[in-house]
Amino acid sequence: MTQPSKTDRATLLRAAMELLAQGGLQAVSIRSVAGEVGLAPNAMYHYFTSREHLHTAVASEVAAMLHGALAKACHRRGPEASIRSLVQAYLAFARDHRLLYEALVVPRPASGDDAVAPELLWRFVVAQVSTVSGEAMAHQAAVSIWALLHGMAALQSAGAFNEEMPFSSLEFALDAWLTAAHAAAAKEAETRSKSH
Amino acid sequence: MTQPSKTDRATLLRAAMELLAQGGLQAVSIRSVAGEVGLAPNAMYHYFTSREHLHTAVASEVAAMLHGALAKACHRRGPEASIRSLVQAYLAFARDHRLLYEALVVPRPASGDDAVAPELLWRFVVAQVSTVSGEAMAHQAAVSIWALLHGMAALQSAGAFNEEMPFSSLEFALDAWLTAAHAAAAKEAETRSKSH
DNA sequence: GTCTATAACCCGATAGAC
DNA sequence: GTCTATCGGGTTATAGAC
Repeated sequence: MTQPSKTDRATLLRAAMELLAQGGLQAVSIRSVAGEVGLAPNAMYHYFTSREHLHTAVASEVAAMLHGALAKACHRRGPEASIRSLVQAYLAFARDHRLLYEALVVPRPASGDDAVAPELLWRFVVAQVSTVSGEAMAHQAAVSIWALLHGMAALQSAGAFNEEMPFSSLEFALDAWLTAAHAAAAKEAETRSKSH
Repeated sequence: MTQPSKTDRATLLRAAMELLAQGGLQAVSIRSVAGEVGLAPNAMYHYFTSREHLHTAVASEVAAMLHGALAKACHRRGPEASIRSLVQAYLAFARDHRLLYEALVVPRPASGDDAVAPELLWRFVVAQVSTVSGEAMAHQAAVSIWALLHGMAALQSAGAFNEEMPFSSLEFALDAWLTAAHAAAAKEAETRSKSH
């Protein structure tokens, strides 16, 4: 004899994403999401056990969005072109969806289904990086470029760049990274050929 | 016939820093700071015009602290040793004063006296970087290493590093940066010698 | 410059009825 | 699964007395 469902998790998540895009994670509250779909606040607890779980769920959504954007940017491109395109796509995402991006990078312990999207995103980045750096240093190189991108995104968001600065600084950093990645790949190839 | 001052701006700022260290920027409210020194909440408005100004003031304090830590790390060291030491000091500060560091990097428009400490900090970094990279690319190189450090600090704070990862990834990135910085300095020296 | 008091909001979470 | 009602907490900011 339960009442019919007025809504579902996907609908609530969509409403939460809308609020996130407009007002940041702070605007994503139990009450605001419920209000958005005309649901009583406490009925939210049927779909999310707490506000924190709600935030983790939206962050997972953002990870999937970013993953899609990066995958599209790398589609049918060679190793180095993929990296250059991925970098542009990453920073474009952080710029065009600033509040979504910030929600993604807030440290938050995830678990269950909400942990898979970030994990898939990370694996994708490592896979792309490894095509340039080789397998041996892929993890280090991926952490390195991820840190660089995150830092650049933060500076970009803080308005540290004027019209021309983003390109020249980013180029400096990216060239440095690519040089190191190529060197790692060359060293790995050399090591392998010796052992044969 | 005004009442005697129970407190002053410096005392309130110290109390605010204490609250920040314990509970993050979220814990630094008009009420909490006032309560800490036994002041009525609305008397706070005599020293800070709003909560946002209060936050900007504490962020400025943190910038001065970080500046001090970096300056100490670079003291009496050669160019490259200074950079290596600065990197370690930056990440140590972010790790050991996580909540203070987070308050520093939250994007926030500063103005007046509260803008000078961050500005001095930035100039110090650029000056240190320029001893390795030369003047011509100092800005690009400084933005680049700052982004890297900020990103690494975020990853460190998110617990992305296990026992050995921070060092190997950081070394990869730092070596890449140093190589590029040295190359920039060499190119600049070459250009200068040709013009003479 | 400080006080008390208060207006006018926000929030998470729970109890119990239907 | 949804509702109303409520508990208990937070916040910024203002008004007006002393």
